[in-house]
Amino acid sequence: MIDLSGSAVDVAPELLGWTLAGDDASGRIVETEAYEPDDPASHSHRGPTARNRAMFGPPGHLYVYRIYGMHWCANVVVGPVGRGSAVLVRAVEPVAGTATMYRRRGVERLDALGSGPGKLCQALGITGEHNGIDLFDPASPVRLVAPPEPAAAPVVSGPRIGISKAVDRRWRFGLADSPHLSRRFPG
DNA sequence: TAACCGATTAGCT
DNA sequence: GCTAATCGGTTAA
Repeated sequence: MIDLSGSAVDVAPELLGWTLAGDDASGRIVETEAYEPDDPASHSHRGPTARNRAMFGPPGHLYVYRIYGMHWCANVVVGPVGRGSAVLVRAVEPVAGTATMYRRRGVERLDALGSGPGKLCQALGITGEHNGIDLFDPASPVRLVAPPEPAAAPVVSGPRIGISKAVDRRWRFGLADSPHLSRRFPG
């Protein structure tokens, strides 16, 4: 069982291979990013606000926020309650309910279903109404499921995407061989 | 109360 | 590679 009480930087690579499951579609996590409270790029950096309050809640819960006025992004809250650490799920590989994912996304390419934080939320039907839910409660509409075995695939890391602060921290992690990454890893 | 701007995506050059 | 779309939370005054 994964230890969600660790730091986001430690947990982010460990979440690779886990399944993010909605009620009618699910995907295997192939890319994540870590966000810490002492991190200028993190929403939790300036303390709790109306938007980020889920980040300061219990680990294993979902933090969903709207970005650029049109997309949703999903995070797994980690660390001790009140710390403000979270792992952004940046890409998933479709596992089940692909027909539903194609319909929600309105695209025809398999690798366009979950290859980005906004894309995977749309494909899995994750929205702001799911903010704060328990990802380990079987009754939740969005859940986190452990892989049968630890991922054997090689993990790569690199700078996080789309941020303007703390750009030097290599807190983006991904399964090197996955065709479902949001972008290629440099190097 | 107003202005700013982003953990993005899609479409076009 | 470049930029429009789009809007509420956050910040500054």
